Amino acid sequence: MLPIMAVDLEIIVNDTHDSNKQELRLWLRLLSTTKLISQEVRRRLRSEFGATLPQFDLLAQLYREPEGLRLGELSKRTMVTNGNITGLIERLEADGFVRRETPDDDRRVTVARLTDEGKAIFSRMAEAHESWLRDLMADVDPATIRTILAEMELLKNSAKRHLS
Amino acid sequence: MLPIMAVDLEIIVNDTHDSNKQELRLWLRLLSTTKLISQEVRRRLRSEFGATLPQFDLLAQLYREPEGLRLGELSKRTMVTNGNITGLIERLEADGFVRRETPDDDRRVTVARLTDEGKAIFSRMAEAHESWLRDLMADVDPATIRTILAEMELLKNSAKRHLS
DNA sequence: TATTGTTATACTCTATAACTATA
DNA sequence: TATAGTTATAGAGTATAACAATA
Repeated sequence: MLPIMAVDLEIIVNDTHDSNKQELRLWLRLLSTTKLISQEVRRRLRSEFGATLPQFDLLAQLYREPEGLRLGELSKRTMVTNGNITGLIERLEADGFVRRETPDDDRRVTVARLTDEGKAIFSRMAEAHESWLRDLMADVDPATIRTILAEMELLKNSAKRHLS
Repeated sequence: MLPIMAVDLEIIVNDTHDSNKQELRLWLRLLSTTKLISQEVRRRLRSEFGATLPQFDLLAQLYREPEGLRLGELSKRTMVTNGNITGLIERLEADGFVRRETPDDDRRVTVARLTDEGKAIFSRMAEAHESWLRDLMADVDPATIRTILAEMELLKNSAKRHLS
């Protein structure tokens, strides 16, 4: 059973009403919202496709690159370390969704690409995924969704800059 | 090394320019933003405090409940299953941050509460946490942060309702 | 019988570092 | 020497289900 009555972690910092801790509050709300949704999405990915979220993420990157991607590039895009990409790819390869190849011009490189089966599966996964999210966000009007979308980009870019 | 040049998963669904897949796009952006920030936060929690994010979350819940919380309640608030709460608490108890007690009026129940050491540690963790987030969100103006905060609540409530 | 936690299990993810092959 | 991946390792998180103690 999913414990969906979760109380917000953010309330701790909400106690001081004059707080200038908006950043922390936003982060905690972001975290709990994402956790709430991602538990549901992961549960459905697993039960309907036997897949995990990192696997979905990786497949999605490959789906839009018919020529495939080097593992190093995949690592950057999925924010998964090089060493762990190997394990992820191996599981997906064992399932028959991904194939690895080494180009002749540089034998150090490994390029991963989707198999036909991988493309077919991912296509179904993406479609299901989309309908789950439409459902979960049904009470938020489209204009607000677009607004948050734009604002999240600002936030993400700020975080990126302050990591570098 | 952290791969911070992550490209958005969302671009897949951005290909169809007339898309009505705003919900999925928002979800993917939410996910990648949260992942970006949480990798950094987890890294610092670990290096500076030897703690994980789920541990931080659990400690935070206890911090605001001087009388402690039943494990079942902790499970709901942290969105961690009962069985896994046991393991989390055991690690925190071994560190000396948490104590478990069984009330006499109902011997089935276990109440967890922070030790004095746990309170002291969490207080430092929360303060550091706050400054990390202030830093990461430095480029987003306070008004926008408050706006997103409010909008995230709408989103979270929508998700909650459509899970029940 | 229902509730509260615990135990057991299996798998995946995460982070770090050492290592191999190739350039 | 530098780069691209792989291997190894250790520790946690996650989900499920069976189980024990108590009500």
